[in-house]
Amino acid sequence: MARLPVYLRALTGLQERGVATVSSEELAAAAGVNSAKLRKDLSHLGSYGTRGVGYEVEYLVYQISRELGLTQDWVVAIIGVGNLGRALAGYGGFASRGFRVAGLLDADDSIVGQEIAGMTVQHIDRLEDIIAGHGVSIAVIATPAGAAQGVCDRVVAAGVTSVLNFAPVVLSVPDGVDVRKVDLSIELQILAFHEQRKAGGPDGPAALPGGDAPPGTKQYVETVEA
Amino acid sequence: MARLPVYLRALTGLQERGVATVSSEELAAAAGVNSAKLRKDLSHLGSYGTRGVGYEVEYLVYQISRELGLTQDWVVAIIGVGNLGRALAGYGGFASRGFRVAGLLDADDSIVGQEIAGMTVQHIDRLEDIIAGHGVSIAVIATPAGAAQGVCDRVVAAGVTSVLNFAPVVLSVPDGVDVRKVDLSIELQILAFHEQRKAGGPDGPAALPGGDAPPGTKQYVETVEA
DNA sequence: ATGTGTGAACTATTTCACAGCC
DNA sequence: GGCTGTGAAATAGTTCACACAT
Repeated sequence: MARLPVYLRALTGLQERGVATVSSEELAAAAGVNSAKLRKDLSHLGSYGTRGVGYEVEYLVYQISRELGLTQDWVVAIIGVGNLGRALAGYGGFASRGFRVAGLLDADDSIVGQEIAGMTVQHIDRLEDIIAGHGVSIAVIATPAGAAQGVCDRVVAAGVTSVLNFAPVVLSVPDGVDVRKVDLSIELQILAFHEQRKAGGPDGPAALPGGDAPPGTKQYVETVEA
Repeated sequence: MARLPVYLRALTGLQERGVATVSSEELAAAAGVNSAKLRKDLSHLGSYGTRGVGYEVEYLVYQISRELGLTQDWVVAIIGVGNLGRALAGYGGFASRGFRVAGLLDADDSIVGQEIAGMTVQHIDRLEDIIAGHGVSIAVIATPAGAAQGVCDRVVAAGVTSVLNFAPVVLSVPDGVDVRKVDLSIELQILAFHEQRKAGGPDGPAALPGGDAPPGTKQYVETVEA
């Protein structure tokens, strides 16, 4: 269930503040969901609460971590060491959740050899070696869009069955391989959509000179790509 | 609808390859959804297809862009110029979709004044000035977790009603303010969950030396094993 | 012929509301 | 008294299947 990581973070936050016990109501508020939904989600993992009392934070953290597979070590490789790859390499949330970065790879010779977040960037030619040698099970693709499918095919051929894709393309993979996509511009687009609605109609703030007029045959290509 | 940006990207991909017309079946395959769902989504925006033929790519691109509010200019500010903020500042997908970055802000004096992606990093003290002066309507928070809620409160007080949050915390905001959260570790956790399932049971590959034994105190060992 | 647009059937998810336990 | 766990009801979302336009 995709909400478990959210609950887990809310719980670790409570844990850090020394809270030993939470009710479904409190935890639901912290996680931003309805309390009945939270109880149903948690009851699906087992009966880990105490009626009249609530849930013991530490115990629940462990049970959710276990359900998510975070009590074991996952080896990841980051392919593409541009700005985003660098950010990911230094991202604390990976190590603290049991994700170990086994390699940073890039095709650019001016980047290969650089030291980033304590690791040396390797050439992409070593992709298959590194995947096999370190037992990588999750590949993080942070390459430009054009290179992503090729890299994806290679990591899948090398045995990786889970891919986290940051490149703005829809990757095609064989059955049995999971792909999750994080697209920064999609999130912004969804916000823009809601923002536009708030503005009270089709005309939002800061309208472009072109306005809403449906353009002639060719004109709107420029509007979109501007 | 949260799938429109995905369709839009699939369409622009087709457009670049010179495709003039698509059927719902083809576009659905490119976007990774069921064709009936795609037709229903598109029919919700209006009747933009031709029976027996399909959809005109260019026209549909324009209509979706319009629906999403991408035919107007959105002004964003990025707060927090660490690795992630830098990656966002240089992210091409923003500019190409009508998002204009009006400011990069950070609290760290060693970062303020640096030139990043053609912009000079400003001190966070200027937050309210920049929001008001440039008409910022979307704030992107890429600060450490501890600073995020404070920054969020400030941008909301300054009039921003849409926030894209990359910090690993659940932000609380007043009614009428939209928050979308991108959490890199959550996506990885979801992949790990599925990967664990694929491995055929509670024991996956590369189990930690400690195995499944819970950390800390003893009391729930029995419950887990029982 | 071909492929959209859409009512209808189906499935999944969310919420309600309360019995049962602490 | 208070809070979990969970059937039942309500709601949302998806897929089917086909009438109808081109």
